[in-house]
Amino acid sequence: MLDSHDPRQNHLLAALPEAEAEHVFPHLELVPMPLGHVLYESGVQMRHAYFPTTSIVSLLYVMEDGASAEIAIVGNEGMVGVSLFMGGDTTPSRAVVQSAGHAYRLRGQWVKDEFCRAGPMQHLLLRYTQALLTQMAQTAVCNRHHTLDQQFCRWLLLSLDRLPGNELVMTQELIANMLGVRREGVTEAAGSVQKAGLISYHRGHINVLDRAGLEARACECYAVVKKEFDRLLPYRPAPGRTTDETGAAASLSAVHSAPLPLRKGEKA
Amino acid sequence: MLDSHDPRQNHLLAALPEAEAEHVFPHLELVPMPLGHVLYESGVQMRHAYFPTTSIVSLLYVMEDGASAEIAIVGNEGMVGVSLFMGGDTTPSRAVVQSAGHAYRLRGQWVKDEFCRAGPMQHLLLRYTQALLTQMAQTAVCNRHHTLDQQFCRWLLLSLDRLPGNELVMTQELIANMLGVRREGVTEAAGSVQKAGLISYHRGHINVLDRAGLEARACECYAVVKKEFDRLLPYRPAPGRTTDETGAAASLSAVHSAPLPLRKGEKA
DNA sequence: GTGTGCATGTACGTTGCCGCACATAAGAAA
DNA sequence: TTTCTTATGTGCGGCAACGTACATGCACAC
Repeated sequence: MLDSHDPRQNHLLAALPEAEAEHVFPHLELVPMPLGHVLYESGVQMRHAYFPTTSIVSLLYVMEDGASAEIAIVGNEGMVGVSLFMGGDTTPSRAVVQSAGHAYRLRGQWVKDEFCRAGPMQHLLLRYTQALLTQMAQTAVCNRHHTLDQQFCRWLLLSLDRLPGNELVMTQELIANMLGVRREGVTEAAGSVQKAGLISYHRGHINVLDRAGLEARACECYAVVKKEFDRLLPYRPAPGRTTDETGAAASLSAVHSAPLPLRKGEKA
Repeated sequence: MLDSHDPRQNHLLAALPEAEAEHVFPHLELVPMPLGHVLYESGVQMRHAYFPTTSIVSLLYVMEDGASAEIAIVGNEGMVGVSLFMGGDTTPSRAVVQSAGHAYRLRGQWVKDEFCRAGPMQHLLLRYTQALLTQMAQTAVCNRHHTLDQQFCRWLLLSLDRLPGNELVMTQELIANMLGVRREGVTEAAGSVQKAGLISYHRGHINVLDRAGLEARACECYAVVKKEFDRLLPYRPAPGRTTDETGAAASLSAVHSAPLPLRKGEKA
């Protein structure tokens, strides 16, 4: 496992043009993200925005009776703390580290100031926020219509997309909390998916054996969210470069106001 | 039924400071919103942003198999078409008029330009978008954990809050489509709520008799969303005035007090 | 080794909603 | 009036997930 860290492991940060990156990166602080760590609590002013690199954060809502449900999932493709620049400062949800790793963070005030400069960073963050909107919307739809089995696959894929490698360290109990279902339900779904040969599950370690199979088993929600993220934030990793100074080959072309491709809609 | 219309019937528009309003209002176009009218389709470029005054619009996702689920509901407190200024131009959802009435609309390009001016309008729209995020998140939670009966009450209250008066014109079939459940399920829930004396339901006309009772019967989701909207967009109707021309006493104080520095431009 | 804790698997009755098939009832149209 | 359409009410079998209780099994500490 590499010990080297680079802000560009986060897709949003990697998407900044060189000039902007030089402006932003010095303010980044690398922080460890231990499992279960709460980045912010419902209704509490948040101090930092987090850009995960090797960690995953869940945004979840905890009800009065203690039951919970995941609202969105944030990994190396995004950031935690959009309400900082959206103007609300807080949200009614909680952000919890769901998979340990690292993240870069920025002071809240700095994010606000940077956002107000109305540069590439602003466009980027807004686009990301819209992608987040889509993810939340699809979560609502999925919760309404799809079986636990499908949701389990969707969740697995979403998590996998936000981490390097194809192993997840995750107990069934945790997954159940995220999905807002019983632990036994996850046991059953996981067992069934394992029996189908798509994953191997061993005491908190999930290995994905057949990604295509998972995608086929998941509901359409996964594809919709992924497609929308790709459309809004077309990440293109810099070939052959990681931490050097040569520039911004990794970029979101769209940030520079290129017109977006229109997806054709379903017919009315 | 009044024939007089005023942009300030929409809370967002009413919240604009006078100078801004003078700039924006001339570009508004009053349009009728017939029941079932589709404002935009999934994945299709939207041409206008809509600010409902006496109508309600549902954002809903329609699945491949035709099943649907409401993602959010927009009435006189908000606008339809946030993706215009968020940068995506389209969303994977559909916007349908759920309760007939009127709305003001702005050309899409005009909204973008106005947003980029980084004035009060921008702050307002961002705050509204965050409120929308909360609504979607809570919809997801509600879909996961709460009974149809609770969701029915929540939905009724959300709709009621977004319309003048306390009557809803809405068939059970339509409600079922919004909630993503069977029509019979709505029949049962509505019957039960009516038996409790909270509403009177008569062939598509719902009259709310006991609002407090409804709130008690609804799940916490309604309160959470309402609270968050009030916090982010504290609407204060002008005392003693409604649709006349005398001015802008209705305002969102928060818009004026935004402490954020508004520099623009700087380096590419 | 042996114990202890945590992760996972299994079973069973219950519930909330679904899918389907009708039965009414209230307007609108003839 | 009668007929037709739309809106609502009802009944029943089925199923996915729930709540509960308990059993197994791995891993690490001692």
